[in-house]
Amino acid sequence: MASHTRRRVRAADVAKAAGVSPTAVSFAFNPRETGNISPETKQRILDTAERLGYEPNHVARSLRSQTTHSIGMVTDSVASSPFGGRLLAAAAERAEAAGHIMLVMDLHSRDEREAAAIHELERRQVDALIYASMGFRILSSGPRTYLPVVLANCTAEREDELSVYPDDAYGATRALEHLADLGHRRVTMLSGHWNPLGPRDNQGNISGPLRRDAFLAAARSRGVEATIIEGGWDIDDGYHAAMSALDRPSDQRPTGLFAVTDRSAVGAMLAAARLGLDVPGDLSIVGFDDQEKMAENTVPPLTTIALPHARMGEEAVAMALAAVAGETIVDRRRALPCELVVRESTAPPRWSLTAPPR
Amino acid sequence: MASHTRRRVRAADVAKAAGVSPTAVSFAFNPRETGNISPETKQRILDTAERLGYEPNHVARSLRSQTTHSIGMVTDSVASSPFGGRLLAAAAERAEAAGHIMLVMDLHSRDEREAAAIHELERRQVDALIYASMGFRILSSGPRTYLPVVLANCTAEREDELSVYPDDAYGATRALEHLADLGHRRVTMLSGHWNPLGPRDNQGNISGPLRRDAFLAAARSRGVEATIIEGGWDIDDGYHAAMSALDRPSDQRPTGLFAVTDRSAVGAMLAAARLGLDVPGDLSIVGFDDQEKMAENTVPPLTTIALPHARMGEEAVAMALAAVAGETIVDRRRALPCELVVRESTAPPRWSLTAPPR
DNA sequence: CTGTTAGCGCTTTCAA
DNA sequence: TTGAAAGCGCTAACAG
Repeated sequence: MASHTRRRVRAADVAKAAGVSPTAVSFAFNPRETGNISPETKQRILDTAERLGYEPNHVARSLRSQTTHSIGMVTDSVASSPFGGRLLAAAAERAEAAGHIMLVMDLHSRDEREAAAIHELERRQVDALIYASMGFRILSSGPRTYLPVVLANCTAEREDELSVYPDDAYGATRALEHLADLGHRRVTMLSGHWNPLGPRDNQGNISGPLRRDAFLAAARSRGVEATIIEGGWDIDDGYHAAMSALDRPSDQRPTGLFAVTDRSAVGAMLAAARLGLDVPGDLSIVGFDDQEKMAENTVPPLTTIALPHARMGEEAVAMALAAVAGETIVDRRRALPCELVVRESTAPPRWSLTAPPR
Repeated sequence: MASHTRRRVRAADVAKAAGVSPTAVSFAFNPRETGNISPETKQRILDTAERLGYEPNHVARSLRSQTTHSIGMVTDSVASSPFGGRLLAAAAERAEAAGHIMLVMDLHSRDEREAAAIHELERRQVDALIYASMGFRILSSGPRTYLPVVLANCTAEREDELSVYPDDAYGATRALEHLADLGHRRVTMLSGHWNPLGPRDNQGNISGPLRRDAFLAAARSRGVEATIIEGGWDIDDGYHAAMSALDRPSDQRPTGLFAVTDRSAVGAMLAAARLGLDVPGDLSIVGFDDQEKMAENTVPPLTTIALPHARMGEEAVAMALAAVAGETIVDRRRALPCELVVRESTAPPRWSLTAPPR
C-alpha cells in the first residue's frame, strides 16, 4: 500500500519557511481588527503556506477556540426515508456554506438510542443540534441537552423551542382551492389517519388530520361537497380507498380526489386505470409531498403539494447558527408553506364543459 | 433562555475530587496492559466521574491521539436519493457501533465541489473516506486524497481500490430464473439504457446494461424467448415501454415482464390496468431495487430484486475501518448479491394450467 | 507591526 | 501502582 504517511505541514513549518513567528501565520489565517500584520507579510505567509500545502489543523483549532464548526443531526430515520434525505442534504449544503459540517446520528427507529446519540454529539462538541423527525410530530418536549437545539419536521408543545415544520393545513387548503377553481363540486379525500401506535416511522404523525381538517374547512367555505375516506399512506392504501370511492355510478362519483400522499395518489391512479377512468378527463387527482422521481413521473404527471424539505433543512441550520451566535430569534416556530405544483393530473370536470350538476 | 453555560467538567476536576492525579483518570478511562492502576482506584475514579457527569473531551483526545474516530462520507447525492439514504443510515449505524461517527458532505450533484469537500474532510482529520455514488458507476479513478478511501455503490478501474457495489448481473439472472421456473417462455425486459450524459443523478449508471445482458444470457441458457425495450428508469418510462410491449394480441404478448426498477414496474402495472390485464394472472412482473414504501405496497405487492444498500453501507464502513487499522484486505472489490424477493406480482402463466405453447 | 508565552484538555513517557 | 511533566497544533494575551 502506498505511504499515507506524508506528514502534515504545521503552522510552525510555514512560519520558519516564511521567516516569521507562528503567531503571524495564525493572524494571516484569522484576519482580525486589531493586532494585525502588514499586507506584505500576510501575502508572503499565504504564498508560503500554499507552496507548502499548509492547512490549519481543524482539531487543534477546535480545542483552542472551543467551537468545532459542526452541527449534529439526530434523526429518527430521516436519512433512510424515501424523501427525508433531502432535508439532510439541504442542511449539509447550507452548513457547509457557513463553514460547518453535519455529523449524522440515525436512530434507525430505535428511540432508546436517542440519549446515547445526543451524548455522543455532546462529547464531540458540536456547536448545535438539529433533531429531525421523519413524520411531522408534536413532541411533548425537545431532546434533553445543554446544546442549542432546533427541531426539524416536528415541533414541541413548549413555545420557546426552536422549530421548522411544514404548514400542512396551508397545503391542503391549496389543494381544495385548486380543485374548486377548476370547477369540481364533489371531491373526496383519501386521508391518512393519525396513529399514535402505528408503524414506527409514522408514529404520531399528525399530518393526516391536519390535512384532512383544513381540506374539509376549505371545502365548506367554498361550498364544495367533500367526503373523507380514512386510510393509510401508501400505494395500496390509496388504491383500496380510491376503489371504494370510485366504483359507483358516475353521478355519485367524485370528480376530484385529494390523496394524502403522492404514493396514495399513485394507488388512486392504478384504481382509476382498473376502472377505465381517464385522468384527468373523468377524474382529477391531487397528491401531497412532491416526492422525487414519483410525482413528476406518473402518467399523467401528478399535480401535488410540495413538502418543503429542502427549505426545512436550510432554515434549521440557519436557526441553529443564529442560536449559536447568540442572536435573538423572533419567530421560534416556523411553519413553511406547502405550495401547489400544478402538473397534468387535474383538469375541469367533464360536465363543466356542458352544464354544472344540480 | 435557560443557562447553557453549565461548564463542562474536566479530567482534572475528577482527579481532584477523587484525590488522584489526572493521569489516573486517563488510565481509568483508557485501560491498558502496562502501567495500570489498582481496581479500587479505578472504581473510585469511575464513580466520581459518573457523579460529576464527566465525559472525556473528544476534541482534546483527538488532538492528542491524532485520530478523530470519524469517517467522512462524500456523496454525489446519495443522501437525497429516494433510497440511497439507507446506505448512509446503515453506514452511520455501523460506524457508531465502532465508536466512530459519519461526517457527511453531499455534493448535491455538483462535481466541481468534490475536491473542496474532500479537502474539508481532510482538514477535519477524518480517519477514512467513503465515496458513495447514487447510481452504480465505474470511476476511472477514485477521489484524490491521502486518506484511505472506499468506494460505495461504485467501483474503479484500478483493481486495488477498495469498493463495494451491487451484483446487478446476479440479480437479473435471479429475475429471469424465477420467471423461467414459473413456466414463462416469452418475457420482455423494460430496460434502462446507459447514458453517459443523462440526468446528472444517473450519469454513467451502468446498472441498466448489466441487468440487461445478464437477463439475456440467462434467457438464452434457459431457452426462454426474451425481448428488450430500451427506455428510462421511472414510472412513466415503464408505463410507455409496457404499453408498447403489451398492447398486442395475447398470443404475441409476453407473459412475464422484468422492469429495470421498481418505479418502472409500477408504470408497467398502470399499463396493465389500462389494458385490462390482470397481474399476475395475465402478466407476471418483476422489479428491481426493492424500494422502500414502494415494492411492498404495490397492488399486488411486487416481486423484485433487492439492492443491498444497507449491506453496502455496512461493508464500506467495515472496509474503511480495516484499512485504518492497517489490516491487509483480501477482497478489495466486493460485489454484493442482489437477492430475489418473491411477493405476489408473479405466478405461473395462465396457459401453463392447460398446456405449454408451441 | 511582530514575537514570546501560556494554555485549550487530554494522553503518555518516565521517574518515583 | 501512581504522579509530574511534556506536548498534540493552534490561538490570543501581552510585551517588545
